[in-house]
Amino acid sequence: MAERISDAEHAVMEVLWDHAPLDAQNIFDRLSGSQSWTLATVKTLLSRLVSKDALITEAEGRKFLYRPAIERSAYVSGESRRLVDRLFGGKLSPLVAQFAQAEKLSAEDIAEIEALLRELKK
Amino acid sequence: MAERISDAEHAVMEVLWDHAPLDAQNIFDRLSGSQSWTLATVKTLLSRLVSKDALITEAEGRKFLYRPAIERSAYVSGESRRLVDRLFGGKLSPLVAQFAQAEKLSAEDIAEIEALLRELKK
DNA sequence: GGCGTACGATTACATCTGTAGTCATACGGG
DNA sequence: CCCGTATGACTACAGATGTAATCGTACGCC
Repeated sequence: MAERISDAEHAVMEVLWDHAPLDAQNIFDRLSGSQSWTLATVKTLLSRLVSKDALITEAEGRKFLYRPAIERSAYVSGESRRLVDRLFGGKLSPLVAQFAQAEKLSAEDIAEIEALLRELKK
Repeated sequence: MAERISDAEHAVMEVLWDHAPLDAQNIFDRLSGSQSWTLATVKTLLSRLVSKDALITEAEGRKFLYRPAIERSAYVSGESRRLVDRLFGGKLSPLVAQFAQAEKLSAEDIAEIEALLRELKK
């Protein structure tokens, strides 16, 4: 339960969150734009994700279709919280401050976030 | 050049960002509140950090004083960017949205961020 | 019906990480 | 001057990770 997902495994998850279920070959194809893994590598990652209970399989003929067993939002939420806890004492505003200072938020970025917050206060 | 710092190593860095330079024993003492590592473990982490060029040493008698070789802000900035790139397409606002939705930002949080943004627009 | 082939399963292996024990040695106390 | 001891260096080792080759096998084509 909730084993940690590594970076490489995460790339596989993204493919499946984007479109599932898919078989291994298909996942491999969709990854080949961004990664230069062999099919064997992708299969290893798939197995590991299955044993971590991050993916579930269903048989389709003699192959498997893979499907996420956890929501992307849950993963994203966990990872975000980890970072914010580790680096910003659990508070979001210092992160925003950090970005503001180091990354030069664009006017649109600022507007978007303000709109979000306005929405929240209602 | 910018080797990646592991979680355990990061805990050591935090101590030194908080107060440097310190010798190994001192770092160990300061960590013993949060971690239950032995002195040996801390020393291993220190060595690894030195070989990753994340710490520099200066001899003090027959021991070393350790001091960060990279700024906390640089580290924090790199890690934040990594996360935002990996999970939010490089944009900050979806992260804020994620927190808003999953974490129930408090009124103060919202006010703080708004203040920040107001400041930025000037 | 035998054979190549497409699959998942198994095995491989170097590196990194977490966690620690042991070794060599220089220093300070007696 | 010798010895315990503190200290960094070196060694250890299991598990995770990145990356992949190989194995056993069931299927479909000839």
